[in-house]
Amino acid sequence: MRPTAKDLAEAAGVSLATVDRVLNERPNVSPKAARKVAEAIERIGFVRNPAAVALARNKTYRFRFVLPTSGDQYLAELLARVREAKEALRADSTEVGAVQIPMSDPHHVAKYLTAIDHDAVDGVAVMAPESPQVRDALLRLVERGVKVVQFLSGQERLESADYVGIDNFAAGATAGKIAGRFIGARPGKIMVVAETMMALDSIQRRLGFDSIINAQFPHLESLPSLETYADEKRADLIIRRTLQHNPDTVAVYVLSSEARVPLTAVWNAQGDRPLTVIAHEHTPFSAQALMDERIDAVIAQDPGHAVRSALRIMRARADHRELLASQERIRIEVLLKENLPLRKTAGL
Amino acid sequence: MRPTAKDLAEAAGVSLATVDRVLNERPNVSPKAARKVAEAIERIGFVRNPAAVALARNKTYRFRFVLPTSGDQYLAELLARVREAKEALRADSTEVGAVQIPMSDPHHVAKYLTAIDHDAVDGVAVMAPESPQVRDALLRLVERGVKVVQFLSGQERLESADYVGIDNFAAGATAGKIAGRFIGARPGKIMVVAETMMALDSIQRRLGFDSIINAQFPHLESLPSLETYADEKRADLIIRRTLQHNPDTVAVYVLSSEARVPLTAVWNAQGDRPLTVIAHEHTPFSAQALMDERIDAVIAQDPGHAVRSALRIMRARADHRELLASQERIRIEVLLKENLPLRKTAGL
DNA sequence: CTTGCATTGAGGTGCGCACCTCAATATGAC
DNA sequence: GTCATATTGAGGTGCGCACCTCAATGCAAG
Repeated sequence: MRPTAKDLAEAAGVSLATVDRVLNERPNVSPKAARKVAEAIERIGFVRNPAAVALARNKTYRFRFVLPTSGDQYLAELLARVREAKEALRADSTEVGAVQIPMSDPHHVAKYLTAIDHDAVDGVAVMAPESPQVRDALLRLVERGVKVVQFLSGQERLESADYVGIDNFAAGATAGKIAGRFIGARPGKIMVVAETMMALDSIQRRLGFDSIINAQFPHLESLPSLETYADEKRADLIIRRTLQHNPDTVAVYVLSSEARVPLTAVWNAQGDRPLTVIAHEHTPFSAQALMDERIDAVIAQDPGHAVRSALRIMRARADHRELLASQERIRIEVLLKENLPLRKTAGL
Repeated sequence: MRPTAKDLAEAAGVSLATVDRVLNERPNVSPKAARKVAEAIERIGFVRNPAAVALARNKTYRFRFVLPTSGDQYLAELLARVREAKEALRADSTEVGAVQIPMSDPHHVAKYLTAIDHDAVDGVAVMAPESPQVRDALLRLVERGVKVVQFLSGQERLESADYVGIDNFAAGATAGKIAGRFIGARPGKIMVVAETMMALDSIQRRLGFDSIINAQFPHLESLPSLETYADEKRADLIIRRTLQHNPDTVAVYVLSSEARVPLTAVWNAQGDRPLTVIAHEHTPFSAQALMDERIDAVIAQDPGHAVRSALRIMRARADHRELLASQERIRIEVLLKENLPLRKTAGL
């Protein structure tokens, strides 16, 4: 039989009360007693029964995702995955919520984060652009005991928070490698489009992309980044103009997670010139375009995995538990028409 | 507060005992009572507290991985991930074991599976080649109430068991697409190497690979499969001969999960001819070769994910629970030098 | 009507732990 | 030595459920 706390007390030569004090880090424990218990834990291989702990604590965990209001299909996908997790975790006394707030004004974001009550929320996963205000607000949240996850966002990594998401430099490099090798020997220019280059992740992807193109594909030249500001008209205009000015364009790389607007503009202005197209994120749009062979490859990070990982991390932190690092690493996926995961509605 | 079984009994207008009978599918419940409880569950949103269930049942789950004895680095990686999961699940009253048995004789495998005691093991994840004997043994296991997972193996899928692993046709197709596009316009031949073509997964990968090469890259020709039988000398010989006979070879595709032997042979015989190289599975060997740019791309399925998924599935089946299908789908990963996950030894 | 069986309810026990109180003892400062 | 404080032990309660027993009721066949 698996040893219980009672067995542990016996093995350590102390009372159950002292074992409880040690296990739950309560005050008034002598170093000697603590040592005796720690030694006995090792010796008899005691492991707390998480089910019993959960039942006895009878605590409800409350985690919240803070996401942007704007956004197109990828954000919708993310919200769907949050809802899915919310449903799945209902049984585990875990309340999962999501709020969307405008990210344009850092002060507003910071204000929202600051208003979060430490004993109304156990953990927050924040997807917000880098800014000193947000950064400070996150640090203060951590100090108040709220577990913070920097979620899929190009923020400078905080020491005291966890990060869930990919390495955007590597993602850009991967896009660069795929682009370079798919284009082949044909020399020419690569059009790079982003919603905005104000975001740290866009910058990192661009740097990664250029590092590969410059080092390994000298016959290719990546053009200055075009910024659409998520505006269809503007996208149409600048993309059309860029294609006109650069008739030797051989590829398009869309940095942002929403590729619908820029790529629609590209296809409108493309004429019959063959283009290798690389985009980010698996959305209904990008999936369909892969199937239609209008996008050649998609660099993606699985939003479902990201959501679950953020929740696992917040839960583990709340319980002062360790977690399996390898499970929490978000992979940089390369999606082609051939390995596109089909979304099934039916069960397993 | 979250409703408990007591609340449910009240809402349904029955006793706790009847609620218990319904929830645990015990006999002697009238259809009327069952209906009343089911209705009340919906109405008050009752969800069983899994922690309380686990504690009250106080059951230990025993799951076993049945793996081949032979195998090189990928198998070692798989075993390491099983050990990791074993350690992680120790807290959850779940005993994870792994056994390695020779897979060459189907009768022996079947005999081993048949000998598995239904009340010594709750679930088995089997990685074994397709054979009628094994197939029958698995079916009998299912009938005896043991949950069965067909694990990373090219078996015909059983209706009554779960499958964990990738679609090997799609994996081959992905390899074909990457190969074709990486090679570019240069016409030539592709050498295809496998440990054996007796395995269903090798056949499926080959079919997927050829389907893409034939349809989309008519200037390329994939050569008949070479079988190494995991024999270094034999591999060296047949690969050297094939390269001599086909000086216009432009690429190598290694179908099997162990690429070390065939690729070492290729590199010995390659001379200075440039080859695009595609292999399967992320191993220390393939990772190093990617870094050294001696392999261009690796098609992989994450063994850690596969192990965890198999365990989640067996656990859910044992509890008659539903599970999140999207989490259990194993992705066909495309690994390049640029998006290679670095294995960190430190925690998160 | 009686017999037999199916159904239901009441109640108890235990799973392993967290959390609490109160009394008893140890340890230190003075 | 005395006092204050730190440490320890004993014991109880409850978390939500599974599983068990036993008595009570219902219902149908004969």
